[in-house]
Amino acid sequence: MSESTEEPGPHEPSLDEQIAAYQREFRDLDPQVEQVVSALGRLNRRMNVAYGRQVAALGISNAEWEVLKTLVLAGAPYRLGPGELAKRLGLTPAAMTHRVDRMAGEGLVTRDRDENNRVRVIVELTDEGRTKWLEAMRMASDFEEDLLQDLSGDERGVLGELLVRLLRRVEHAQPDAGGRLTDLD
Amino acid sequence: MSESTEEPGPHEPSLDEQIAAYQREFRDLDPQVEQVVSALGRLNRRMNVAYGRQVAALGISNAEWEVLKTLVLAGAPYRLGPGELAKRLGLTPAAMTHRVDRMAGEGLVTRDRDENNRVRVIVELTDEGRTKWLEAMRMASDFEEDLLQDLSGDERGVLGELLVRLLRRVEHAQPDAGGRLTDLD
DNA sequence: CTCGAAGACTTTAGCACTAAACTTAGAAGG
DNA sequence: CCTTCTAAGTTTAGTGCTAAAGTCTTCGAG
Repeated sequence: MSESTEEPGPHEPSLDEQIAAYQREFRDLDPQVEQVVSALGRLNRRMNVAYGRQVAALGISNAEWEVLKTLVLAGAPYRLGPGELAKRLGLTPAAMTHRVDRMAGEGLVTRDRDENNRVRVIVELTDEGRTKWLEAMRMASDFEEDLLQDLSGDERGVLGELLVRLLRRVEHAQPDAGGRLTDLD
Repeated sequence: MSESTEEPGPHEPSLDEQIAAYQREFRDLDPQVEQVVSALGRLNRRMNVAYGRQVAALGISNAEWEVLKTLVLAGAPYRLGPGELAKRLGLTPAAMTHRVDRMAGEGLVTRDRDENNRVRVIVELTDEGRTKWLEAMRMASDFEEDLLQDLSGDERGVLGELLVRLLRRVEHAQPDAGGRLTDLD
């Protein structure tokens, strides 16, 4: 199989190759915009893989870690209903029913009926769940520190500020005349 | 339901509230790092929702759009094997078998055995698939332009450059002595 | 007081994914 | 040749998700 006519085998394009390829196929593309957007996408995919590996070492899935984070964010006493959890994580309530089942079985949370309103259910973080969250948080924060290692303090500040401005644009998209960012939620 | 003892109902924390909450629960957190990382995460989630709605208007799913993009990136004649597609999209080959089935049924791609090596399968973009890609690309690029609207040209450049540096760190993570970024792939 | 309606979950059916076993074509060696 | 090995896809079993229907509590109107 050493023929010279053999295909060399395709290779995964680098970011620069990707932008160049899109420009060949689609003339109207602004390379500066594309660089920002493509880098964001790639970065996030890599980071999610990395987070997944880290929390797997603690015996929990990325999905479970998201629930732990959401409960901690709610603040003491670390309680939320399944519906609220589902809304914040972008899932259907049905999916959350099963996720909470699993996590309750693993002792990460408890699930109880609200005595004041028996239609509601309260999902509450256990001490074990809180400990898992803390361990995951330590690993994540070490990883994130590594990720930003090459950036100076000023650069980190600038990056954070620019990202926050993009986020504001996407989170408070108001109905401007011809705006296309009006229907994100 | 107008009792003053009634819970006001929890609300989704803003980015600043989120960082403040994490700092209360985890003293070692660097707020500058957390701002960058959390903004990245939120931004990407919002963007994926937005992309999903846009391509849905064209009658394709986000998953199918990813395949179209990957084939276009490969360049003319827009061919790749299912295994290669799976690798680039971070899926198992099994998942790609079914995805290609669907897309071939919809006329977006063709699937044929390679005559030179009958173990291989060639997935090739159809004209209809290429047209769908172009329509999706136009919508995406309008959206992305809107997203970056508030940033000046210089700011876009700075942002792109900083993101590329993060990406480099995560993509070419080499085995440094105590580095934790060594096992990403 | 009773009925109807709404809200908050749960259940069911179906789809997309992963992991692992299986199939088949080409490559390598005796 | 004929066997074995490897590579590329497909198939199977099981998991987690969505959409839609179902259940149960609470609220409001007659």
